[in-house]
Amino acid sequence: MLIMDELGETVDVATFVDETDQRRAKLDYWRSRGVDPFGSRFVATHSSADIIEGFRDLEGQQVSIAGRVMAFRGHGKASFFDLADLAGRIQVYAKRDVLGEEHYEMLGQVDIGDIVGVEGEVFRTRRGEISIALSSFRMLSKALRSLPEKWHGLKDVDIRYRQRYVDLIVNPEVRGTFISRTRIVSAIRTFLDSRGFLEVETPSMHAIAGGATARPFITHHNALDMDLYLRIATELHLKRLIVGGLERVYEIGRIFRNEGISTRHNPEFTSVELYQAYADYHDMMELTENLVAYASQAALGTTRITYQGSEIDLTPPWPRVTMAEAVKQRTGVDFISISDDEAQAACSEMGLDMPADATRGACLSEAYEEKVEAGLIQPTFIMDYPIEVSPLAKKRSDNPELTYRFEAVCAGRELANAFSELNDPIDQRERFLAQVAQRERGDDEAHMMDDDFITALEYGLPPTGGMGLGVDRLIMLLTDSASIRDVILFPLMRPKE
RNA sequence: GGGCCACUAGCUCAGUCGGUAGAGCACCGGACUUUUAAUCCGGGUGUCGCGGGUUCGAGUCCCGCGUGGCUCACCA
Repeated sequence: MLIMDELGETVDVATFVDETDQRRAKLDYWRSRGVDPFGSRFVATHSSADIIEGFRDLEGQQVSIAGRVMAFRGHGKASFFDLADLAGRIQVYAKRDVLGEEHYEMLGQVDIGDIVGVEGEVFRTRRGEISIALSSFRMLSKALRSLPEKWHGLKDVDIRYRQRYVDLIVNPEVRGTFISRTRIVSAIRTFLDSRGFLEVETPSMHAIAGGATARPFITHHNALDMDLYLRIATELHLKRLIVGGLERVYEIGRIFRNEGISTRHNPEFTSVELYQAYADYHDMMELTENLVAYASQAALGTTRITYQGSEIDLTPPWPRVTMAEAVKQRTGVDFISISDDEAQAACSEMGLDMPADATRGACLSEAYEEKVEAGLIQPTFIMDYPIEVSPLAKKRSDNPELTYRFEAVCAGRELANAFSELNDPIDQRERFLAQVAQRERGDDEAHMMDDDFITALEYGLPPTGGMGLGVDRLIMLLTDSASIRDVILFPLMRPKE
């Protein structure tokens, strides 16, 4: 192909060996024909799916549609190309007789990856494919880089995560996952809104990082000359709002934890936390199983799913079992009825090293996490967590070593964590003090003292049920994604170079 | 942070025992008016992740580094 360069010299595009240079040279081709290769507004009358689904009514009608050219099949005086838009793909058929010599030649200069707007008549080809018989087209944006291969797509996970835009162009299942993500988050909102919850926003920058056991990110505010923590949970602010009388609140928010990265951990992730005044953890179980089932129905149309080869039935109600029972069933050890020393011995027999001062509650929790959790494939509520690992949950009235706390477990992992909230400010202060003592012993993930939160409790927190759920992990479950990075559009990556 | 693995053309991948860098798609040129992974003919476009070393000679062997994946530890 011959083009004119900036100096008015005629240059053969073929002299540019690099494809990006060839495509850059084509900018001059389009400009020389009075076409802006980075065009402007285009009004589409239909999407690809509109045309395919509405073919019966649209056959023979004129339509216009915009999208990215994903394949081009030239046949001399006629050619076919595939146009992709958000809804899918549609084939376009072009004939030189119809377009005219000049425009047909220009069409031949369209590359795979270019964004064009087309106008034409809906018809079905001899082979049965619903197509558009092109009457005119406009270059809307010239692609200077070539797309990954049409058949194998983009596989290199490094590029897929760093250049998600390319991943989204060429891997339709990736688009599907993120569309599901949006539907799931939207379903969570609809479900909670319909139950009278108010969606609220609380600060992401905290003077005290509380509400969870985790190492926070630290940042600095210049004008106030103070360090701040990025939040590790939304819990303590949301409970302040229950004190304030909002009664039912939730927040879908970004959480930041300065910890390891893995297939299940991204430094920033999304949680939904909700609090319901006058409710308890039994209400939270009912709410959790129905919320998850609702989200599954919204995204997949079913509550029976497959996750990484396992058939999982999310249909409520889910089994409820206490942690002590679950551990006893699996290991034969009844941690409730033995001494701290016996519990440590039992752990060490299971191959778990516990510190010499470990209580039976701490041992129970460890035995559960190491020996039981990974084996729980079907959704299950594990109830009554030991008080040592539950500094914000209300004590059981019949056993002060346990709390009204549960975790929902599915596919061997925690999906949600909930409790009857501790609303006794005196007890809460003692629990914080115990955490602060742990902190001073070097546990930098132990909770910090939050005096204002205690003050809030002193004004009176109604009996409240609260629940937190890892939104990314729910999405992983519902989209059958093995890695959290597959459900986060732009997962954290170390900068290249 | 530890262990294992990967990195070759824009993309997907070959590359034997250490001996001139390969294919398909994409791209360029040509043929082709209902194809659809279109087909046919011609063209290989490269800092073999980076830096050292061994060797007459390194994509290949050795050392270091980088990025990523999986996994263990920590966690949600």
